[in-house]
Amino acid sequence: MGTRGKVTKISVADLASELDVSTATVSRALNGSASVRPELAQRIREHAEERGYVANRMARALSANVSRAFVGFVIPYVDTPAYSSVAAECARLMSADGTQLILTITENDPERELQQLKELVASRVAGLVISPSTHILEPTKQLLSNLPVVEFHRACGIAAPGVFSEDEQAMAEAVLHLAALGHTRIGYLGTPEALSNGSARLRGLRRGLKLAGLGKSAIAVQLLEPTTDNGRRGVEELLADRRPPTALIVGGGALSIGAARTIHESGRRWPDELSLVVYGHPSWFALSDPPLTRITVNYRDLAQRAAVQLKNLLDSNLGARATEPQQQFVTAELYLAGSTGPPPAH
Amino acid sequence: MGTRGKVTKISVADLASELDVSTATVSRALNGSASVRPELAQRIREHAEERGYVANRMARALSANVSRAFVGFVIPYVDTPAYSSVAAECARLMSADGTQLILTITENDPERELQQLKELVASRVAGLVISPSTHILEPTKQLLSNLPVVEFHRACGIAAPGVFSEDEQAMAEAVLHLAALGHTRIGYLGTPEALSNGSARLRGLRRGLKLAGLGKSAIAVQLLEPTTDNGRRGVEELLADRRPPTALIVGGGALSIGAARTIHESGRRWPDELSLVVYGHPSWFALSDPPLTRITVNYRDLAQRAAVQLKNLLDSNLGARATEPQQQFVTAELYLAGSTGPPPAH
DNA sequence: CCTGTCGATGTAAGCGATTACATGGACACG
DNA sequence: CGTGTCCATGTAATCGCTTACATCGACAGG
Repeated sequence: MGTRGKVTKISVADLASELDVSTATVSRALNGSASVRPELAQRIREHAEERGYVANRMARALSANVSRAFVGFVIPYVDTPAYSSVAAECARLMSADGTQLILTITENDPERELQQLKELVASRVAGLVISPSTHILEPTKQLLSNLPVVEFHRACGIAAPGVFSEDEQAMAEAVLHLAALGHTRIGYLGTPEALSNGSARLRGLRRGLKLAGLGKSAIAVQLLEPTTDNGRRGVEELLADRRPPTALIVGGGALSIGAARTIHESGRRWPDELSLVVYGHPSWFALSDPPLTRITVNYRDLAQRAAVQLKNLLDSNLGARATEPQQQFVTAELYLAGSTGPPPAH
Repeated sequence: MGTRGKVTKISVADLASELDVSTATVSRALNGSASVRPELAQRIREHAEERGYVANRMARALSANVSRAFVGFVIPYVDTPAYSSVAAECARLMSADGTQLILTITENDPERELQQLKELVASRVAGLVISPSTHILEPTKQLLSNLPVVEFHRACGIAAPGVFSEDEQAMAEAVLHLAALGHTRIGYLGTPEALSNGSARLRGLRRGLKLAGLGKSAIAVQLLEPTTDNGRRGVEELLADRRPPTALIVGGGALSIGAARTIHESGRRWPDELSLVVYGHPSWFALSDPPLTRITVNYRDLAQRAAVQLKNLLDSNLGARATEPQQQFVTAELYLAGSTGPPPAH
């Protein structure tokens, strides 16, 4: 159907024979590189254009035996604001160099992660940006240590540069903020330590407690996979306590959504009956009323840093050694909005 | 730094010489295809594994001269719930076949779209899923007509299968719903006709008006690029009218966010002072209170259909001709929630 | 006029896989 | 024992491109 014709792609050899020159000359003309009589070069380029010639990247990469044709982008999810905005920014920045982004989704499954990594290596990606899944398998580590890698969002113990959000501080601040308002029983619903930067958040939490002079018993913790349903479940568990917390901190992807809706549907109003701090991308909370006090990260910044680091790494691998690879931290910030206040009087 | 060693990737030739067999035998053993003494095959595979051999996809593709190594995924944005969920689903489904997704972002710029399409062709993608940008350039059409293509979200006039959301009906329903509640002045803030399926929405709007027995003057229209800021601006324009609308329909990506926040901040409450219908992915509106009456599409379904169509297309191009390629429509549905009601009395 | 230099072009060897065809040994059958 | 069959394996061409090296003609200096 339609006008789809079987197109045999044309090659340098075709162009060469059509113009009665050698393949070398065609290649040179097309790459503008070496010495070709300008007029001939022009003619070749025009002819190529006219015949709709598109160089085969595979062949090119194969021949060059090193190329920046592709980089891999390995993340647990993409349909979550944080990851998708990072993906968008990276794709944008890399494409400026003519590098294409191969997107793979691990869903935090180490086996899939390994499988996909293998395929990326098979595709001879120039490097990759990865937000490692829960548990890194040994062969995965092996593969990673042989590639220019930029970690992001979560480290996995290989010596590689990375870009992380520094949640610890903001988390501690959140606890202090709540404590200052008078809360002494706080609930935390977050992702497991192994996931994302769950452990940084927990550290922040503990530090906040200590600084606020509260004991460990002041906090109830639920750690669950970041899904909306778990958000619901987690909040229900936390609030089902004999002496339920008067403030909640909820972090991680879709957890906040489920949590906020559940609280709302249960008829509790924030900040009067329950204080709430959420963690995540602002776009998810844009419509809540009153706006939620939240901890949030500049994901665009994060993505840009990741892309830049990868570029540096690629350059340095090619001998230029641009700037020293490093671990960078983008700070998370606590925005006070309307969802936190003093605990209910009674 | 670290233990990154310069790894010269090993090839079939290396394996072959290490094992004192020919490259052909190695290749055959690894592909499990033809006749190799089982015990030899086993030995070869083990050795390959042990040496960490990973076949070079480029070389393979070059040699086979046709491959499913890559498909392109060309969309205007990915950091928007609709597109990101479709991207996620497609990546998931294609990776089951060992096909990798090359993600490119056009930002609705025809030039960039063309550029990226060229690069995808250069990468010899097996096919692509595309949500075309505003205006399709002629060379773009050329390129597309020589590839297995599945359009999605928006058609661009090439004879290709596609998956679309059928907004017209839901849009008409929304108008009828508002009219039935007694509204006679309705505002519509949406994307330009050329964008996304903006024109289908406008058709639905007009049809709704006709069916409701309302004249064209019953509606005020603002068409803007889908950004949060434009959402704010558009609503302000619409409400600045001498006789402002009593109900708004807002559609398209980030428009709804900006619109909803602006309305809310202006102190107007829905549904009492203003009725509101939004169009878009539910996750954006999960926290609004009361929940918004909305038109929404099952994006997961959309994505799955797109992926399946592409697979069929690839199969049929290889001679199997599975099922007839076709245009599919996923219906958008109107969910009544709390943000629509009768117009204010006065 | 001879020769060295240089710039433009051609020739051919890879890159790493697949695969058509060639080869060679085992076995069976007459 | 000779020969045809078949299975396992090797040899080498091929995919499309880049690039080191060879070639060749023009031109300058002696």
